[in-house]
Amino acid sequence: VNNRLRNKDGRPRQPQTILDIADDLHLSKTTISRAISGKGRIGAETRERVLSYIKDNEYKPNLIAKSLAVSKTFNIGVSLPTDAEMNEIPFFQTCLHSITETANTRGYDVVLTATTGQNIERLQYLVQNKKVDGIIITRLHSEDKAVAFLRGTGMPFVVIGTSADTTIAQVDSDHYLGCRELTARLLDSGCRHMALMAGDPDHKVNKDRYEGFAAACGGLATGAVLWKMTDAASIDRAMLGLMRERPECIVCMDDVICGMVLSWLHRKQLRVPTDIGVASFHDSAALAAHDPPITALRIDVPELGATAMRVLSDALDGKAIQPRTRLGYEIAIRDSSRLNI
Amino acid sequence: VNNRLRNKDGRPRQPQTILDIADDLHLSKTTISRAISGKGRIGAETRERVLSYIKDNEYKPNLIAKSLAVSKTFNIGVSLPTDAEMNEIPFFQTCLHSITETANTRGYDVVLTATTGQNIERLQYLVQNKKVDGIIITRLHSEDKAVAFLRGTGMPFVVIGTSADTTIAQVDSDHYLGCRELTARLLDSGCRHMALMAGDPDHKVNKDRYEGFAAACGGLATGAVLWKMTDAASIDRAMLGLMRERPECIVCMDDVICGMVLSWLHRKQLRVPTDIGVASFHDSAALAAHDPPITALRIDVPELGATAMRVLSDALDGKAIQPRTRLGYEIAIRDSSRLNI
DNA sequence: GTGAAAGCGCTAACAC
DNA sequence: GTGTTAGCGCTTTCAC
Repeated sequence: VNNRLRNKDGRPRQPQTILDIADDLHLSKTTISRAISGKGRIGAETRERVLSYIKDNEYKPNLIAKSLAVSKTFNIGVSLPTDAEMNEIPFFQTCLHSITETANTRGYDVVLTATTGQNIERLQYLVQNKKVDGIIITRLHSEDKAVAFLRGTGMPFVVIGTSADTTIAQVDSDHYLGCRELTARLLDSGCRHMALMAGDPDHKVNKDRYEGFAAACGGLATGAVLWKMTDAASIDRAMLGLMRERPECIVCMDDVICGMVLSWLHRKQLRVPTDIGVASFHDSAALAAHDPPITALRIDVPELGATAMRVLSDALDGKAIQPRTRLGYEIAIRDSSRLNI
Repeated sequence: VNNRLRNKDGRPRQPQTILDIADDLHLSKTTISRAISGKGRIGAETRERVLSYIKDNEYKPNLIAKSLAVSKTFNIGVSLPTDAEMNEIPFFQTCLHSITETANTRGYDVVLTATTGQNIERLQYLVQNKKVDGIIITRLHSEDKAVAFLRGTGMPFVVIGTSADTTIAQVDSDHYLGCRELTARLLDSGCRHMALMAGDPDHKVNKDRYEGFAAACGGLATGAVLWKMTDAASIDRAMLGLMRERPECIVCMDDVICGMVLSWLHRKQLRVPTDIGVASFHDSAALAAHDPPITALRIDVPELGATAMRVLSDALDGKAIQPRTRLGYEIAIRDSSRLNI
């Protein structure tokens, strides 16, 4: 019985380092390291001895030391927007959770970095001071500073979003196609005058959605597109003017905008879809549970996050990766856009 | 002009380590370290020279190396629930953001750990393998495994929630008082028969809310409290039976439940507050924007997160901390509970 | 005021 | 198959 493993009061003690184990087992640090990692030549029997010792004594390796030795942090940074309205969007939260889960199964932890507007200070800190092995960006701006920065660093990163530049690893649902198809189907179903309640044009995804909408509309009067409808006040202001043009259907760019539009219509005693049709380019539980249920474009958000993480992890493993992954979408035509019922 | 700072092609190069700087400036590593940290004796002039050199050459310290040397990771782990319904609750997202911001200003980064139910595997990993300096728990169970685990480790942690055990650092809004007061005010305003749509009784916060409600009600028939109303199906099932008892007001334990209850009432063509009053023990933007606006208990969620992080940071600095911090609440009586209008 | 050297806990040549 | 040794990049005694 070795005393290294007993405290002065006789209680068993956890070995703190591989050296403790080595001493106890009369082996060298190297052998312990090999037993743990499975790399390098080591006798099967020795290996078993070490492993069972580790199990019995609940040794846990110090990851910081390992990080320093192998120049790898086993952390990936996830950049999340923090603009006020973002907290109401379940998208980022859902995305974050699936990224985290996938990261964990691949041996990484997720370090958060909030990016307000285009302020990427903390992201730079994480990268420059080597706190992470890779980055996932969850929102893309038109001229994205984070992307421009990461480019210059050599740090692997993948964006959740669509960029024309296919040298940057990206995964996204095809917003352009999805929005074009949803819009086309609304047109087909007899919706002639459509209005688009759009978000911040500086966000790439909103531009993509707009392009899809515009493509389906053909020669649409641009007046029917209202940008920057990101808060209740803007929407209240815009809706009055908009209603004078008697649109048959209002398409909202995301579920938050849609919620606010529905609330406005409700206050004005306007009924959906009897008085006006409503659809959204992004679905959430609230929209489906609404009365009437809202027609919307569905995407598999958890899959989006998981895929981004898988691509990043593959890139970190030196595997060849597909630079652009397009995920599917699903169009859910629901009562809110059935004008003739 | 020293060649250490030029690549073969003559481009300037960033010094990678303090040794690079030391060599260039003909000083020792120690001196560079002291100039950066400000600790230890060092000449003011030398200090300036090093600092301006660092600025000019954009040297960034390797934090992993520092971590190993000082046995501090500058990371704090935040445990977030991942149960399906949680993604719809902005609470955790808002909380997380304010924790992250505060952490960053104090020199820490946030490492995420998802906790599904009471599965704390990854949390244990973070703690045992020394990837974090402290932990914040954002939800408390009645018999919380995370708390039980952390206790035994000596790792500093603070919970967002209320525990009777004041040896654990905790910050929370006073749910008991808030819910009692809101309930009392509803009773005062003439609401006689009340029903409580409650969440998972295993979550400490729900128990606290229940206690407050019950205290205000005095000898309330327990039949009017419906637990585990966490999904639309349960609510649909429960509401039919509940309505037969003709409650005058339905109090919901959180905004997700409230949303589902409102949706049910709407589908059944029941009007709020004409046919029935509604109130919620937790406020969110959606509830205030609802038509009619929903009476609710408001708490300052960002402040909650920020406080938790501040307490943890103080504890890590060895400062004496207040074991229990109670944040205020605000009662917003809105139209949804004005029965006589 | 400055520097040499040991050490944080691990990995990875390289020797035996 | 196992051990020796030299790092990873920083901090921190302890001399000078």
